[in-house]
Amino acid sequence: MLENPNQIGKQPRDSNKLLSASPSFFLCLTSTFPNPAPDMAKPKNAITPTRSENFPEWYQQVVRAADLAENSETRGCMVIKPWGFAIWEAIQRDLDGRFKATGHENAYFPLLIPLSYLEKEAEHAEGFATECAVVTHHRLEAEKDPETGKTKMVPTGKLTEPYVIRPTSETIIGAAFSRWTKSYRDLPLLINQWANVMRWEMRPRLFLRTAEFLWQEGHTAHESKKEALEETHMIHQLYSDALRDLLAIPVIMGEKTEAERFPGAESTLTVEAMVQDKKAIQAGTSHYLGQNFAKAQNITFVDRENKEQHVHTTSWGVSTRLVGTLIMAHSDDDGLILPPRVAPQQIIIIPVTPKEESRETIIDACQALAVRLREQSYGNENLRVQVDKRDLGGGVKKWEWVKKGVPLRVEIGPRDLEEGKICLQRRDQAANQKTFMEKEEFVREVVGIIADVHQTLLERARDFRNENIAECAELAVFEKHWDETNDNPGWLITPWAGTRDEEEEISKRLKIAVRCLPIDKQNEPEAPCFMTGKPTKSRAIWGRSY
RNA sequence: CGGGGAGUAGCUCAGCUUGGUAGAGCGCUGGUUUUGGGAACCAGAUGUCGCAGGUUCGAAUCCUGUCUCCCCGACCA
Repeated sequence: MLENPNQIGKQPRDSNKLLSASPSFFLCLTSTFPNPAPDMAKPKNAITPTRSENFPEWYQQVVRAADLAENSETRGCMVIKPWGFAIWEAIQRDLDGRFKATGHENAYFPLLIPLSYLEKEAEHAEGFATECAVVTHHRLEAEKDPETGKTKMVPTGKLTEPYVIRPTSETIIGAAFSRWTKSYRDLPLLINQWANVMRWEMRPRLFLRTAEFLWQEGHTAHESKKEALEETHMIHQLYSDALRDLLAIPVIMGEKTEAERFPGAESTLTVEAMVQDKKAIQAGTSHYLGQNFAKAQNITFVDRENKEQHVHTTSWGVSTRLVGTLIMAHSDDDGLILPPRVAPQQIIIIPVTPKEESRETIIDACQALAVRLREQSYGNENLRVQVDKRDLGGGVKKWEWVKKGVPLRVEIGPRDLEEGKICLQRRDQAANQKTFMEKEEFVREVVGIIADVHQTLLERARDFRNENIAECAELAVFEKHWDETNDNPGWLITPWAGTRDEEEEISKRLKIAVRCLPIDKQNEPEAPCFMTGKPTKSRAIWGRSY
């Protein structure tokens, strides 16, 4: 059996290419040997193509093999399937806890934003103008086509003011804030909402950039710049911690340059992750909005000296893009690898039942083991354990769970049962690697083993990233690094003192951008900027990105 | 939004150039045999050929429009 059956089908076409000079010869060949490669070995890997063969295609195949999501009939929008949604739910549970622990409250604001709200902050409006879906009508009328007899629904009831489907909610939340803040005693106002937003992206990709996506957006208002900045830094750290502890993704914490900032923000903090094709992903952001939105929307309060002031606001968010990030950060050529904290199932127990007479005993033993494992907890949640009792071949089940990325697979067969052992397979190790353990020992050690899977993924990702960041001090070296001959370049870190114009010039020319100014590298020994030669203590990280 | 490719069974695709009423493999269902492994054999089900028009006696095939997906680019908190 072949995981990717089209390999057989592709065989003759590939030969055809080789023999392209003589199509008739090819026809003759195939009719004589209808199956030119009958001994096709099963693929070494569950996913075709591999990461090195074609990374974007590999990504899509992983998403499909793991049954995470699929494209829908709505342009640019995906259907998130149960296995994929459970990952998002795990991310939500964790982050929601962290937000509440730091004093934030959840609320919900409308999906539709009056067009005039978006116009209030000019820079913000411009930033999102090209990707807004607009609602212009509020009813449909049935019209029968006199020829075909088919009923068509025609929009009528034109709205006097159109609504925009929120691409982000600063403006409508700001409008609420302006009603809610009267006195310094109302501050800080710390609000989060879990919501969907819509950005009419030109080039959608499952999880990474879809037209509609799920996210959380925090919005806060403060008395002073200092307090608001503290909030953005606190959230910045919170995101970094969550990515490390939940998704096993190491990030670089940094600040965006002016050119890369959120439209309307005074400063934008980012956590940047590197995935396995060495591209960067902005995995989370935290913005200090200054008084820009407060002034545009009249969000004021009376301060401790009885003077009316504008609040200082922040906004911050992470989205379902995190799911795409974790797929690309950890998965291998056998499919998804899930960090245990977000795995919908952390342990799959597969009963091995070659003999009918011992079948029931083995299944009972598996279920008894599952019950004992579920009593234990990891990351403040009980272990998620499932016994796969389906009447399918053992190999089929095994590979399904490999592709779905379950951290641990446990098998119990008649021999194991007799010896009081289990067979353990870890998703962070090769698919055929097995470890036999005393069952009691496994029950004792399981939480440690799971934690070790997490740690292995984190270290692997960190090593990969560190190996693919190079220091660069010269423009010539920099230019060479990004030219066509280097088709998969890693990140560069450079001394940087360029202006916005200088940054835009080099970005355009070399198709490269500053990912961030890493916050722990803004006070380095003075060195000449690689582009302008001006002495600087600042460093910038450059890379291609999603 | 520009360039390229593609939409035919659940999946991967063949058929289209030279119009004649739809195929393969895998998957699925049933049966038999297997089984520490991504099984073998037998039998079976599944498609208004992306959608809408047009040309034609006849369209998966030709023409026009449209929608969607993929790749590259521009764009992207």
